Amino acid sequence: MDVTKTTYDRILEVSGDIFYKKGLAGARMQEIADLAGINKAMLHYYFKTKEQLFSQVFEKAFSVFIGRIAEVLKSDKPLKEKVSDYVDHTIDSLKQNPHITVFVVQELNANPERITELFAVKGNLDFKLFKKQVNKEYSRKINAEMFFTDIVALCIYPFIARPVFKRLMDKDDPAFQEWMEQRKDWIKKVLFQMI
Amino acid sequence: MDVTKTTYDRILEVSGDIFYKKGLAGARMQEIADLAGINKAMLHYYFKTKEQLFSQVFEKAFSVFIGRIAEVLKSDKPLKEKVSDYVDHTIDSLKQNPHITVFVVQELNANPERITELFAVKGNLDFKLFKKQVNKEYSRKINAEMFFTDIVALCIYPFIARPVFKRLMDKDDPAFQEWMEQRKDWIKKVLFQMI
DNA sequence: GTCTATATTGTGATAGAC
DNA sequence: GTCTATCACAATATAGAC
Repeated sequence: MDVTKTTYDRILEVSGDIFYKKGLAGARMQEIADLAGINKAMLHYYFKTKEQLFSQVFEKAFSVFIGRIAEVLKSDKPLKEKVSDYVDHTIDSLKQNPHITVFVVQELNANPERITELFAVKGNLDFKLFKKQVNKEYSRKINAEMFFTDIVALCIYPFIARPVFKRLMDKDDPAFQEWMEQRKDWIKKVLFQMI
Repeated sequence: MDVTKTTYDRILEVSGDIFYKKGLAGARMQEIADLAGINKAMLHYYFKTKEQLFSQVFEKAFSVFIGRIAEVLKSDKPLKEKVSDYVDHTIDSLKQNPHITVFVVQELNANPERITELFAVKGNLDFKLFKKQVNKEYSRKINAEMFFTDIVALCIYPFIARPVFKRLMDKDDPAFQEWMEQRKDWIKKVLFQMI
């Protein structure tokens, strides 16, 4: 337990660990309190309700998830550079925190209303701009929606199905990490040969 | 409520709907009973515990998920044909039941031990065979592990992030279904240009 | 801010009549 | 097989002393 951090920060940190793995319904306030080195009463002192604590954790996680996408959609770099940045940043970020993928996706399915809420707040997510750029730079040779989906899928899916891949390809954690590092270049090769 | 089916079957059916969306911890026996048109006592009469009911639902879902993969890995068709079959069957199947993706993946992350259990039962999942075939037909031109990951990712990920895509690309349910239908050919094009 | 003790509610599961 | 009533416990949340 890191005593240099405030109790508040420690709660948020360990809450992530718990919620990522168990979701809102599966998480236990007791377990969070234990991990944070406090008791339940203290926990409720900092965060009135479980739902409230969860919201904070979720919004932060969702930002990570959607933040990279927003960057790709917005920036005015040439397409290839954008794609390359997205692949590198996304994989680097998810290597630190693989569970975040399933967490966000699970919560979005259990509670699809949240997405409207969050898009409204985070905003700045405009797919039409990306579409225009693709059509402009590559004169309608490729379908922007499909291409965009490919970019995201190739990067994120391995983290989502990580237990299956680890088992199927007989990789432990360090091997998986290294494999994802190599996958960056593979993904770029796949994507770039399409444009 | 379909009276031609047995109570047992109805329970399994509605349990799927609930568990898929809410997971093991989030599901309520009361809600399942209501949807099945019975009461909680009846539900426990057919399935002693929630965990037991869940296991049945999960194993069935996991079979759908891993079944297609097993086929691809095992069959002795030429690679292109295998891939084409996998894409068509997987997307057809997930169009019927998009929630199953997140469900399986969530449970596998919350409870990774389950995967060993299930691989043991379902067995017949040998990646090495696929690897050999790829190397044989395409003389080591491509990385079998990466290629395999791409196949699965391109098909499954859109269903996993469905709420986000629907929102981002402004598609309602029928539009999403139609879009996934078109995506079959797109995915094959992407994959085939790699080999 | 931190604790112990307790209130309160929700939920899985069972007893037992019909 | 089906129901009503109820148990037993787990988990969120709060009261109130220090």
